[in-house]
Amino acid sequence: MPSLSLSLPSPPKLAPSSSSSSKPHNSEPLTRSFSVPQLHKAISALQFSPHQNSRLHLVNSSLLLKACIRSRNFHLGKLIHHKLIDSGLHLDSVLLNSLISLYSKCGDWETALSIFQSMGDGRRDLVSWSAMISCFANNNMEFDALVTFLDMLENGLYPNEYCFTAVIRSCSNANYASIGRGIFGFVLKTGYFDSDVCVGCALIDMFVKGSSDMDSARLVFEKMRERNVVTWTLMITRFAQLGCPGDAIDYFFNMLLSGYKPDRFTLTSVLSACAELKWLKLGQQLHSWVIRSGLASDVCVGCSLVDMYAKCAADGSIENSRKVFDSMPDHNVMSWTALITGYVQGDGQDQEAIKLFCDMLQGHIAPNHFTFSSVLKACANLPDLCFGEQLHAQAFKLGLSSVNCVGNSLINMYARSGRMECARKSFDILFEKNLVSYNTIVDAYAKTSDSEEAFEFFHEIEHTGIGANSFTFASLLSGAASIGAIGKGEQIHARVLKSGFGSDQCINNALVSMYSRCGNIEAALQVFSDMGDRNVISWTSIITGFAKHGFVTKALKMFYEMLETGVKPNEVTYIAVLSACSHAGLIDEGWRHFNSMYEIHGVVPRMEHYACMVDLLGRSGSLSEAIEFINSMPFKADALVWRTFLGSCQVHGNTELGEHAAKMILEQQPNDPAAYILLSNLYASEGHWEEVAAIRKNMKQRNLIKEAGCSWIEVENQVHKFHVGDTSHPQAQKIYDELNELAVRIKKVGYVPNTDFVLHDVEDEQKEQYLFQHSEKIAVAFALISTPTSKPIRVFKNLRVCGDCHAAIKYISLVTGREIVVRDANRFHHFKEGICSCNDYW
DNA sequence: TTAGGGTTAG
Repeated sequence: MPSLSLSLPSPPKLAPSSSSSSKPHNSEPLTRSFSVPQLHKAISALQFSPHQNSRLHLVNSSLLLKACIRSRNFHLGKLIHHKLIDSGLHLDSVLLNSLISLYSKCGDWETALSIFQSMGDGRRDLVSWSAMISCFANNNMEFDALVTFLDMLENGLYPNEYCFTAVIRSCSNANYASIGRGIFGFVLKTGYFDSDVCVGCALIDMFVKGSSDMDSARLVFEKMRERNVVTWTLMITRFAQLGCPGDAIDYFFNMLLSGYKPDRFTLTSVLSACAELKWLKLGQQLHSWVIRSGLASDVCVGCSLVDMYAKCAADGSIENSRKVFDSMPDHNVMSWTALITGYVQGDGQDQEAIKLFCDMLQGHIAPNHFTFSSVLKACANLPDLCFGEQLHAQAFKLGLSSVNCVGNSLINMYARSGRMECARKSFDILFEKNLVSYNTIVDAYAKTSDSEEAFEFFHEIEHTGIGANSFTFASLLSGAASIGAIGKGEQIHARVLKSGFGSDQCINNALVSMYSRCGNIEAALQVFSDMGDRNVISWTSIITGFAKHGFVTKALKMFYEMLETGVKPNEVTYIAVLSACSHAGLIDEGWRHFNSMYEIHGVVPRMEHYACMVDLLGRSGSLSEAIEFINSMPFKADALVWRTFLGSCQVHGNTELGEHAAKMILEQQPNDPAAYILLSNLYASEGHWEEVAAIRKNMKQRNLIKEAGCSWIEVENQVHKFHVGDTSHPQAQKIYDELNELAVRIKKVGYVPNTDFVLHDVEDEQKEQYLFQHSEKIAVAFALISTPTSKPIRVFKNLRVCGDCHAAIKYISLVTGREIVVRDANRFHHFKEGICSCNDYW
C-alpha cells in the first residue's frame, strides 16, 4: 500500500459557524416540493432560449438537480446535465459541484473526476474539493480521497465540517486507521469534533470500522454537544453489528429516555439485536410499536421482523415470521431471503425453503448471494443433490459461486454427500477465504475421516494469521476422534488451552467425545468433571462414552445424575441410554426407559430408538419378540431397523428370519452392500456355501463393493493401517514372527481357534491360517513390538470385531500383561488379564 | 443555489 504523509496546517482564527450544529437534519427526501411526475415535467420544460434570464435558468437547473440527487433519481439528473450542455451556457461552480455530487452518488466517479478536473483552480472552491473527496470515499477509493484532501490543503484551502466528514469517512477501514487518528487530532484543534453531528458520526464510524475501538466511539458520542436520531441509531447499529447486541439495546433504551423517537432505521437495527439475543418479548413489544407508528409497511423493518421471529422461535416453528411476511405490502430480495433463511434454520423445513425460493423466482425477484447461500443449505439436507447442483450452475452463471457465503454453503453441501472433490474445488475458487470457509473445509475433511488434510488446513489457518476459533478446534477434535488419533487429539487439547479456549463449553464437549472415542474414557471423565458449565450435550457425550466402553452401570448412573441436576434429556441422550441397556442385555431397564422417554420427558421415540430396542431384544436372543416389536411400530421399519435385526439373526444363527430381514432391507435399498454381506456371512456361518457363492455373484453383477475390513493404530502420532493378510508394512516380517509366537503362547493357556469365523469354504488348517491374518490381530502384534509395555494398546477397526479375534485378544492380554482397547464399528472392548469389559456380550 | 451521517439477509 502506498504511504501518505500528513502535515496539517494550523486552524484559522475563525471558529466554525454555529449554524452547522443547529441546522435542521431532514431524512425526508426533498421531493416534498417535487413529486416524480412533477420532476419529469419540470425537466422537459427546461429549455433555454437567448431571451431568457440565464442566471434564473441555472438556478432552476440547480434546484432540480438537487431534487434528483435527494430522490436518487440519477437518470433524470443526467438528463439535466445533457440539457445544460446543449444550452451552451457557461456553468458556474454551484452547478458543477452539484454535478460532481450526482456522478459520485451514482457510482460514476470517472465523470465526477473529469468535471472536477475541467473546473481548474479558478473555479474549484471548498465545496468542489469536499464533493470530490466524498466521491472517492463513496466509491471505495480511500487512497485517492486522502491524496485529494492533501492536495486541497496544499492549495491553501482550510477544511470545514463537510470536508472533514468526507475525509474521515475515507479512513473508516483498517488500512488507514493511523491516518484517521492523525486527522482526528486535526479535527480536535478545529472544534468541529463536538459541535457537528455529521463529523461526530463519521468519527464514530472511523473508530468502529477502522479499529473496532468501541471505547473511542463511545467517547466521541458522549462528548457530542448535540445528538439526534441518526447519532443514536448509529451507535445502536454499530454495537449490534459488532456482536454487542446487549449494548445496542442499552443505547436504545437510553435514546428513549432522552426523548428521541426511533424511526425505521432505529427499529430495524434494534430488532436485529433482539434476534441475536433471542429476546422474543422485547421483539414483540417493538413489533407493536412498529404497527402503531405506521412503519409496518417499510420493507426493511418487515425484513427485520421476519428475521427476529425466525431466530426467536424456540420450537423451530416460523409461523410468526410467515405471518409478518404475508402481511408486508412490498417484498424485495431481502424479505424473501429472510423468510427462506428462517425455514432453513427451522428443523426439517428444507422443502418449504426450496418451494419459497421457486415462488420468489416466479415473482421475478432475482436471488442474490445470501439467497443462494441459504437455499443451498436446504439442499445439503436433502438426500438427492440434483437441485443443489442446478443451483450451483445458476450461481456460477451469475458469478456468485466464488462469493464467500455461497462458496461456503457449496463446500458444506458437497461434503455432506461425501463429494470431497467438488467441495475442494468450491473452496479453491473462493475470491476470499475467511475463517468460516476454512472451518467448513476443516470440518468436511474431519467428517470424512481425512484428518491429515484437516490438519493441513489448520496449519494454513495458523500460518495466514486468520486465527482459529472454537468451531475450528471442535472440528479438529472430531476429526481426531473419528480415526482414533489420540496423539493428535492431545496436541489439539494443548493448543486449546494455550489459545485460551479452555473453558469453552462446545470445545470441552468435543474433548469429552474425542477422548472417549479414542479409547481413553478416564481422560474423557476428567474433562467432564473439570467442566464448569455442562449442558445436555456434555452429559450425553459422557453417557455415550460409558455405554460404548461397556461401563453400563456408570452410564446409567450418569443419566440419573443428569436428571437430578435438572438437565432435560434429548433424543440423543435416549439413544445412549437405550444402547447402554442393549450392550449389557438389560431388557427390563431398556423397556422402562423406552416407555418413559415420552411420558416423563416428552421425547418422542424415533426410528433410531426403535432400532435400539430391536437390538436389545435381538441380541438377547428374543428374535420373535423383536419381530413382533417391529411389526407393532407406529411407522414402517426402515433399513436401519432391519439391518440391526439381521445382525441379531447372524449372532443367533437364525437363517430363516435373517433371510426375511435381508429381503426387507433390499426392498428399500436394493444396492445396499451391507445387507448382502450380512446375509452372506449368515449363510457362511451355517455352511451354506452355495448361497454364499450366489450372493457374491449377485453383488458382482450389481457392481457392489464390500467394504474391506481394516484395523489401525496410532504410534508416535502416526497412524499405521492394516488390511487382512497385509504384508506391506516395513516391519511386516517382525509382525508375523510376533503373531506366530503369540499363537503358540495363547494356545498353551487354553485358546482354541474358532474356525467358524472363517467365511470361506476351505480346509480347517488353512482356516486357522486365515484367522491369524485378520487385521485386528496384525494391529495388536504390531502394537506389542512398537509401544512401551506400560501403555495400553488402542486398536481401531472399521467393521465389527471378529469372534475368534475377540477370544484371541483376551488370551493375548493375559499372556502379555498388557491392557488392550479395541474400538470396532459398534463399541469398545477393554481387554485386561484375560477378560473383556463386554463380558463377551456384544 | 452547491458538498457530509444511520437500516435488513450467510
